[in-house]
Amino acid sequence: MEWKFRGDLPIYSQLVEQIKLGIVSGSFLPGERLASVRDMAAEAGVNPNTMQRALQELERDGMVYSQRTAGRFVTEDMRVIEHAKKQFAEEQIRGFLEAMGKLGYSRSEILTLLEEKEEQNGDT
Amino acid sequence: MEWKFRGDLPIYSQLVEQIKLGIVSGSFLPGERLASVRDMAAEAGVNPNTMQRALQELERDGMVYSQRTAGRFVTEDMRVIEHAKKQFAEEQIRGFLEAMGKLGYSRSEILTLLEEKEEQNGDT
Amino acid sequence: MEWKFRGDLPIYSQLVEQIKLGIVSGSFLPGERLASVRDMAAEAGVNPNTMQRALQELERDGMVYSQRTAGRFVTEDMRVIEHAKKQFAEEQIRGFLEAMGKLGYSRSEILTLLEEKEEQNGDT
Amino acid sequence: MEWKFRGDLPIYSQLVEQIKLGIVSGSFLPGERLASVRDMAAEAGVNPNTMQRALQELERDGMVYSQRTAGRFVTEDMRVIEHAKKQFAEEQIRGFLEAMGKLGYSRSEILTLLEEKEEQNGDT
DNA sequence: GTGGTCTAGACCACC
DNA sequence: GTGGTCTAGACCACA
Repeated sequence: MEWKFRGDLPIYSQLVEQIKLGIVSGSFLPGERLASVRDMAAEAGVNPNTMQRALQELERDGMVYSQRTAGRFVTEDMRVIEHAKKQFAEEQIRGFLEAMGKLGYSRSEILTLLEEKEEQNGDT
Repeated sequence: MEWKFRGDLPIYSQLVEQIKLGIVSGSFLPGERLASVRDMAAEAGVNPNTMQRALQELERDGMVYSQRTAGRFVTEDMRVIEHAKKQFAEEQIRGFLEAMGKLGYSRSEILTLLEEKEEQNGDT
Repeated sequence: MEWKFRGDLPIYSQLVEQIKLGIVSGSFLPGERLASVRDMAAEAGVNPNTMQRALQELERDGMVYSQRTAGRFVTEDMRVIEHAKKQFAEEQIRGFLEAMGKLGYSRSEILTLLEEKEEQNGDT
Repeated sequence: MEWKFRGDLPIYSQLVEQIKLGIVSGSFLPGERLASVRDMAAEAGVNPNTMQRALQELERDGMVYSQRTAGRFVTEDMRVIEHAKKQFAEEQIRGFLEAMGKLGYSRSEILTLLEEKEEQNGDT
């Protein structure tokens, strides 16, 4: 995993975003055990407290859960994961449409451009 | 104009991007006179040399041209502007499709999501 | 290498010209490693930044390429070198014909003079 | 007339060269009266003494002559002018062949290139 | 050590 | 005043 931080947002919330993205995109599998806070903090190059706070946030959202002694695990509840995925998608779409709007493209032009791209690359 | 810089790219090339975006999105109109190098540098909070370098790159690309003593002007050649606009759009589309792909959405699902968004907001 | 500068052209572009000439005339061989920016700057008696700028221009033209930590190398692409060589030759010919024209020599007279010179020195 | 000086040669001899070139190329006609030393010096932006020395040199070469009160005149002796012209031509040819030689062109290749140029532009 | 970037401050020609 | 160039000196990532 690549850890990169921008300067305009608190580190801990960027950690939340990136780990959440890792979960919805399958880098972390449902039920998978996460490394220790200390190790994750070291890997990301942040203070353990910061990582701790990020993981608590994720726990609050139900993305991960901790078992007293065994460690921390990715949720197995696919509804939670799907919901987060939709949130990410919404955000992507919103940002994309806004940027294209700034460039002066209408919604229908955008769809046309995407369908052209479609034909070039085929479907998944 | 909002000047913000990320840490992962040279400032001068971020300046190039942002000014170019300003031109293609109509914040700077074709033929419009830009502020002086020194003023733009001060506004962006960078060294005049750095702004100068960015503007020279833009000049190489034909996005702006300079007149010895009168100042610097946005190109009037709409083909250049249109070309840059298309490049920006391409990049947006590429990034968007890549991100959505990572989230596990197929091309047809993406189109469906966009069309739903469409119905909510109407067309331009 | 002899570094000499005229006052009617920016030093960095004279550096570009001279290094390019060195490459096309074989003083720098294809693939050869150049001295470091700092060393070349010291040898030419210019500021490292000025030499840096010249080398960057040469890089844009594909005459040299840089490897992050290993240094800068002359291109191995003979087509690029040949092209630059032809440009130099064109420029020489243009300037020569123009000067001779100013002196009042017709094209055929010029050829005659060159052929006379030929007979004196033989061919290469 | 454009007066430009390089830093590697005494001004007065550059003046000699440029005026001589003006004569052989017809900018100054045979028998034409030259402006006063003072005026020529002012126009060229040099010290009158420097211009004076240049004109004396030209007088020595027979390119100009002075009449006590009437001023200084370009020679009417076409042999002198022709001789200077040939000297200029020789110098041009020498420099041209040397430069092309450095680029790796043989004498016959040079002639070929010139004849190609010929066909493009026609003869004088 | 290498290339690359950035800042600070100066000077120039042009009008 | 404008753009353009040059110098000096600093810092960074990379390996």
